[in-house]
Order: sequence, then C-alpha cells, then structure tokens
Amino acid sequence: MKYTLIEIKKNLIKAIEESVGKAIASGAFSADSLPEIIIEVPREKAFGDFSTNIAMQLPKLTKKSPKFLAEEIIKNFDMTGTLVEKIEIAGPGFINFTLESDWIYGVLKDIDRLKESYGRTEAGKGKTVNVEFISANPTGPMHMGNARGGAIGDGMASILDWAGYEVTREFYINDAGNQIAKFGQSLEARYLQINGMDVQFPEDGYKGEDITVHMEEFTKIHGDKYVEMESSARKQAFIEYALEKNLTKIKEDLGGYGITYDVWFNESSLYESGEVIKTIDELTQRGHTYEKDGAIWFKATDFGLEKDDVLIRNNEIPTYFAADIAYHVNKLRTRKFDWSINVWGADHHGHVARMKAALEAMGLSGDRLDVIIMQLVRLTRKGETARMSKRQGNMVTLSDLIEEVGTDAARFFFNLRSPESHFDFDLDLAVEESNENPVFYVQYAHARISSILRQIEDDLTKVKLDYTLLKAKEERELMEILAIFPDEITGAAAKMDPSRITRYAMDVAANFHSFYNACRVKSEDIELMKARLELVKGVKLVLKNITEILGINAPERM
RNA sequence: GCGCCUGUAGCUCAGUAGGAUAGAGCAACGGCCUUCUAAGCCGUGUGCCAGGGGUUCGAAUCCCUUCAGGCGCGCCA
Repeated sequence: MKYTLIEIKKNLIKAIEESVGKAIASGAFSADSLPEIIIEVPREKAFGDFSTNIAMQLPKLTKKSPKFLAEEIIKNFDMTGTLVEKIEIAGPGFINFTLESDWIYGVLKDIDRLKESYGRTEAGKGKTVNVEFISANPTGPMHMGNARGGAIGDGMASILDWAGYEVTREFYINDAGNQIAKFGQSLEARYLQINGMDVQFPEDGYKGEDITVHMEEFTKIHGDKYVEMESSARKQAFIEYALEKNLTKIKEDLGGYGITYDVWFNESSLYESGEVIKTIDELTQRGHTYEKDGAIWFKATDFGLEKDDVLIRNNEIPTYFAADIAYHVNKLRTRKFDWSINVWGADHHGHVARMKAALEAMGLSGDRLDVIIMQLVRLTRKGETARMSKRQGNMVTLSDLIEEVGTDAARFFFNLRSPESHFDFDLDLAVEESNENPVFYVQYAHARISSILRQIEDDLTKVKLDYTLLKAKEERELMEILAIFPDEITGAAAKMDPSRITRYAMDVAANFHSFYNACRVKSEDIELMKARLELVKGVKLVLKNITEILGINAPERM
C-alpha cells in the first residue's frame, strides 16, 4: 500500500475538487461558489468504500440535475494517485468510489506512524477553549447532577484537546452572594443548637447532615465560645471553616473521579478586583441598563428577550447574573479565550439566552459562548425516584456514587447517553457490576488483547510484515472501524457530545470480540501472526486512547 | 399562559448542518469452550419514527399545529 489513510482521503477530496473545477471550465455547468467536498463511508458495502453527495449539493447553484452533474464530474475525474478503481453513480446522485482493495491497510500504517497520537486532528488548531464544568456550590457535597456534568465536561475537554484545541478546564467557585449568606445562617443555627441554644433553623437554610457535622467538629475544636460572639463575625468564621473543608473534599472527590482542573476561579475575586462593578458600569455606558424600583436592570429586551433582568438589587448587592457577566467577560476579553463552553443543568437553560445577550451588549459575540445543557439526572432506587436538592438533605453524593459503582462505571454510564437526553440512573442496576454494564465490555476487549500480547514470546523482528495477509471479513471490518477514529473525534467535537465516543468505544470492542472469536493471533504461520499482532496492537492503542478521553481505566487483566 | 428539552422495536437509546433498504444494546429463543480470558461469539424479528398538515427530486431530520412527559419563566443560583 502506497498511502496512509489520511493521505488517501486528502487525495480523493482533491481529485473531486479538481474534477468539479474541470467540469466547470469545460462549460458543462457554472457555479459562483462551491460547497465543501464531503466524503463519507456509505452504509452499504455495495456502494463502495467512499461516496460524495456533491452532485446533489450543486443543483441549486447550477440549475442542472444531480444525474447530469455526477456524469460530468466523473467524466473529468483523474484517478491518478487516488487508488480509485471504480466510480459509479447511484441512487439520487451519489458518486460512489471503490478503491483498490489494499487501501484499508493504510490505517495500520497511520497507527504505526502516529502511535499514541493516532486519532488526533487539527480541526481546532490554534484556537483556545475554556471548558467550565461542575462549578458546584461549595456549600455542600457534590450530587448526581455534578457527577453527570463532570463526566460530560471532562470528556468534552479531552475531545477538544484531541481535536486540536488548546483546552483549559475550569471550576467556578460560587463563594459569594446569597447562598453563602444562607450557608452562614445555617451553620450558625446548627452551632447554637449543638451548644444548647433553642434557635429556629432558617426556613430556606441548608438542611443537610453535612452542616451539622461541620459544626459538631468545629465545636470539638473550639468549644462553645462562639455562642457569645457577635453574629456577623461568628458567621464569617463558620463560613471560612466550612468552605475550606468543603473545597478540600470537592477536590479530593474529583481526584478520585479522575478530574483535574487547570483553573479554580473564585467568584469572590470578581468583586475584589472590581470587575463586577466595572462590567455594570460599562453596560451602563453602552446604554444597556436603567434604574427602576431602586434596582439596576439590564435591558435584555433590546436583544429580543422577553424580560429584563436585575443586575444590582435595591439593597445594592449585585446579582449572580451580574457576576456571571463579569466572569464571562473575564474569560473572553481579559483572558482572550476564543471559545467558552459551559456545562449546565437543564434548570439553568433560561440563563443561556440572557448571558449571550449580555455578551453582545458588552461588544463580544455571543457565538463565542456555547452551553451544553444536560437534562437532570433522575435517580431511582428500588423503583423510587429520589430528589436531589441540597437544601432537602437526603441526597446521593458523588462520593456515595463512586463508592457504590466505581469511577469507571459512573463515568462511562454518564456518557452513555447524549447530554440532552433525560437520564435515569438506576442505582440498583449500576451496583450489579454484571455484564449488564457496558464498561466491562470495552475494558474486557483491552484486557484480552493484553493477554494475547503477554503470551506471544516469539521474536518477530526479522519476520516480514505483510498487512495484506489480513483478508478475513472480521479483520477488514476491524480495520474499517479503526479508520474512522479521527472522524469520530472531529464529529464529537463539532456536536459537543462525548457520548459519541462512548458509543464508538463499544463499536470498536464489538468488532474486536468478533475478530477474536473468528481469528487466532497465535499461529504457526508467523507472517500471519505478525500481521495480526500489528492489528490487535492497533486496536489496543485506539481503546487506550478512548478510555483516556473518557477518564476510565484500561486494565491489562480482568 | 410563554420558552427550552424529550417522544423512534416489548424496554433503554442511536440516527436530526434533509439523502440510498431507519439501526444498536437489553429482554426472548437456539447454537459455540481439549486451541490466545465464555465479562465473549454466531444465528432467529420487531417499527403508523407520538398524531395531523406543509416545504421538495427526496423528511425520523426543516416549518406549522395538536397531544404526552420533564425543566424553566425570582431583586434565587
């Protein structure tokens, strides 16, 4: 085989472009602009190895029929250097290309040459992207929603990295504002109760067990001397103590979940630096605010939204929205990220349009912000639905989840479905750790290959490597699935959906298991053994790359 | 009431920048281990793509409308 797969595709696209150009030059048809040439792998084998729908894209521009266009393109097609053996027009105007059968071995050449970086693409070359995810309130432990957001966000960040972007993973710590005040009140009430005072717990306070535990431990250290202290100083002390504890715990849990951040960004720093006020001032200068009922409002209605939003309350405290605008200006203008991606729960979707509007109002394109809205996780246990609001207490935390099902299963599970699908996490089922769990299927493929590699001790360095010995149907299909890995990366990045990679992983594993049952690697025929060895090494490498992206382990043994 | 998400096989879901005969897994039934890990493989079938209308060479995919479920519509975050 002369070419790697990447070269083959590049050559084919170029040849199609040239043939379209020549057809136009010959006067067969004319077009002001040309759509991008897209080649895809047809669903059916009978339709060849690659196809393009270019002849069906051109009728609108040329006023000619797809059939006519396809014929003209084929007439002008130069096969030199493309490995194309046969071209056919099929269906409504597809042009199908059949290549010399050797072409598929190009993928093994690619893998051999690129090794650990096989699958990386340059789609996002030179662009920086900030992926912000989880950003759990530090007022308590992380819940199932955070767990899903973590799996999606970290997976997304890895995919973008593989797609060539320069990626920063970021956690926004909401350590300012209203919920921190409530956090303080809740801590204070528990402390006083623990130390024998009969006080009312705040109506909308945090009722979780963790609040009580914090104050019990605090009491163990400091005793009851805070009972006499002035309330605001006391609350401040409690907040500092508990926040520190919670953040430590969050970082620990995330470490166990396989997530590491590049940046931990404090909301409070936006107040300290004056960025919140400066942002509101700039909005005012640009004419996008007004005063009403003692509050400062953002004129979201100027940007086609239904209603305006408050930036500064009539008690002079800025809203979360105001801080979030400052935060995104910080990302896009101060820190100059080309692109900002946030992973938010569906309960925040109403926030998306006004954030984009606010960015426009600040003179920044709203297109530079994308929000992956994930539907909320519904947790079921023995058929019952459990709610997961922090203020209700009684919730399943991320660390509970990891303890029950393990990191691998959790992260794989959360990326099994696309973010926008409503997802029922059935704890009873996930706990089973049986073959029900698809993560084992993928890991098992990796372990099986590792086992084969351990058992082949022959020195094959002197044996001739001849990929063309790989002729079986299962071998060919396995190479074909490996060949689309870079496309899967590009696709997952474009669609902003990590679950595509999870499904691809299962496809690769399925093709490998079929191969495994049909073909033996260990063989008397050492040339065949060498070729198959290269093939399974390629599969192992792709599986390893995928599991890294998804943040799960690729075990050598199971 | 308004907005967003979802509705595809018995169940859980892919497929939605319009494309070729709508696909997987689970569940059900029947096969495959003296040979590299049976957590595996092979085979058997299933659809008013929620309903209705429209756009066009072509619609699960786009538009309108109805229905069902979830979420949101706060000087909460």
